[in-house]
Amino acid sequence: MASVSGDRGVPGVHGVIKMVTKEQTIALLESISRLLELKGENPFKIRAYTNAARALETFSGNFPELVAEKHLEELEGIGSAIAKKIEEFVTTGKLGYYDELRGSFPDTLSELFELQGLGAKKIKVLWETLKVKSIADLEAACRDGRVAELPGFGEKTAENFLRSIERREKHSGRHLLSEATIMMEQILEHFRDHPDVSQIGSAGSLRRSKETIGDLDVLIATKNPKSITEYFVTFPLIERVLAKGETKTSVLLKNGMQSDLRVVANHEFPFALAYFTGSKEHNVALRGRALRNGWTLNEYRLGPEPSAKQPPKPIPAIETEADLYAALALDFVVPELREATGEIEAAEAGKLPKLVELSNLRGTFHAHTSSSDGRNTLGEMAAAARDLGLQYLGMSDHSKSSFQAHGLSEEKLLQQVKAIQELNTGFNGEFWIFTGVECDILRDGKLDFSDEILSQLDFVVASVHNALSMPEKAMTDRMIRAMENPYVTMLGHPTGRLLLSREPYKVDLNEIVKAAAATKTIIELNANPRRLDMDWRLWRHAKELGVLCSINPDAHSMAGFQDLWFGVQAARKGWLKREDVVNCLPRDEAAKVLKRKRHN
DNA sequence: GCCGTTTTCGGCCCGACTGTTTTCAGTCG
Repeated sequence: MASVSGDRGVPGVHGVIKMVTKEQTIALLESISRLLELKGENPFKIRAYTNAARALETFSGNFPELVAEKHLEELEGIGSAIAKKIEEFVTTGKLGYYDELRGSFPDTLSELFELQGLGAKKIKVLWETLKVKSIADLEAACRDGRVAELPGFGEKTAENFLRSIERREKHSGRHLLSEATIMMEQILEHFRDHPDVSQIGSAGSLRRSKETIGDLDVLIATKNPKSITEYFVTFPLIERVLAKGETKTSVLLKNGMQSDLRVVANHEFPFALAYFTGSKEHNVALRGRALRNGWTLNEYRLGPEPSAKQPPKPIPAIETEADLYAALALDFVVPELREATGEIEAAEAGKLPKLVELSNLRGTFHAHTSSSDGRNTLGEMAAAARDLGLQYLGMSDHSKSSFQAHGLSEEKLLQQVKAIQELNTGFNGEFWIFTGVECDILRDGKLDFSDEILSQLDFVVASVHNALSMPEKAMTDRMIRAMENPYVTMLGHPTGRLLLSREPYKVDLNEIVKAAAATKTIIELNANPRRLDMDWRLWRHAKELGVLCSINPDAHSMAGFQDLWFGVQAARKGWLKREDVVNCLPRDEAAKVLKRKRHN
């Protein structure tokens, strides 16, 4: 980003004090870290700023309160110096230190960091010698030969810059978890039955089930690295090979994803798997624990730390990742939780949650039929849910205001209710369809159907589908007003984000979560891999306030139920247990929860 | 700039690969 004080507005202009958000503060810290890199500052100081940004990112509480009550320093990674800078930024909308740093370099220079193979040192040289201050400048300088002539650069370097520019234009660099999962399955399939593979696994953010993925990390244990590497580059979906060494190979795939293969020996596999799964911050914490025992941990081994002043503790045999955690006196931490948000402390204390699993789901809510914008009929959708082993399904077609989705009129909705009642009698108690609707929350927070209509349904998902660009306060009030309706069972996709394509609407989720707790409204975790909304980072806080989650497929076809897996993974990243998820309940108990607001 | 079961000073992960060098700097994860 070129500038931190972007379109959200900087306080002090026209006498209007606008709130500085957490996101803006994170952007500020990241921007400072870049500028310090360009200046050639102490690398640990640079890292301190990115660490502080990370600390804020993983903080799910009330940011303005945290700053106002001067509790910033309680976050690990934020000390007195950075806390003071954040306070200045939040209270005045400006940071003198940052403005001073910015003065030395043009704002557009930071876009060069987005190019692969280009870091602070080279960017600095390009700027100081060739006055390259943007990607467009760099492209020109590469094409007319000026880059190749610089000492320490050369023809190939210039060529690689051009390729990076081309790649950035074509692809955003990140990909949906669902797309990454499918591609990884094909890579693993490529190696199936390969005689030299003794262990294989995917690592990285894909293994941690992050909502978007950068690179696909593949790890293979073998006695014959050469044969594995040679075979990897024959994978048919490779566009070109980016790097090929003895233990590491990087390729660009035809769909724009990058995949990195690491080859290790069999006994190194658990260490490499843990190492390449990350997150980086989680690894740093593991290393710290190893050091305290006089050990050093890397991607190949847990060994004695050479410079340890005391003789190290004996090192137990390690054959699996679980052995490694055990050696560090930790309960096994599943990959989904390895985000350095307190999982190490919990693992040490034996307090890791028993996370919800796909097999815990007894039913599901929020599905569409061909009556609105779905592809399959009511009967087909019910059959698909039943085939997955679910015991109930909550139907919720769109309401009338969602013209674009052929929302149902009152009349059509009540017809559907009747059809469902008939189907239910035919199931003989072996399956059950709950009647419902995905009801639009209108601009003013009123609902698209009257209470008289809504009261005839088993449940109501209330969602925002239009007027997405309202100011934050208005949007927040709008959604809270909807939740105050006793017939609104759950709030659908609370931010409306479409990952990698549409920003979330501006809404104060802290207030939404508070209101959900107060009104006993369930919040949806929309399992569609483009949404995964509400975000996993907010669930721990929500659950502490007593908010229930519903993992909803938002299925628009029979295949849509498959998305539940992504929803469960997101719930697991949010530390949710079976009892936090309403659709893990048996049908009768779920039915009671659906009605609980109406009896108040 | 942060942090502390050895520390208020002195650590802070480090190995792999590329390209330009001719022993290494820069970048990445």
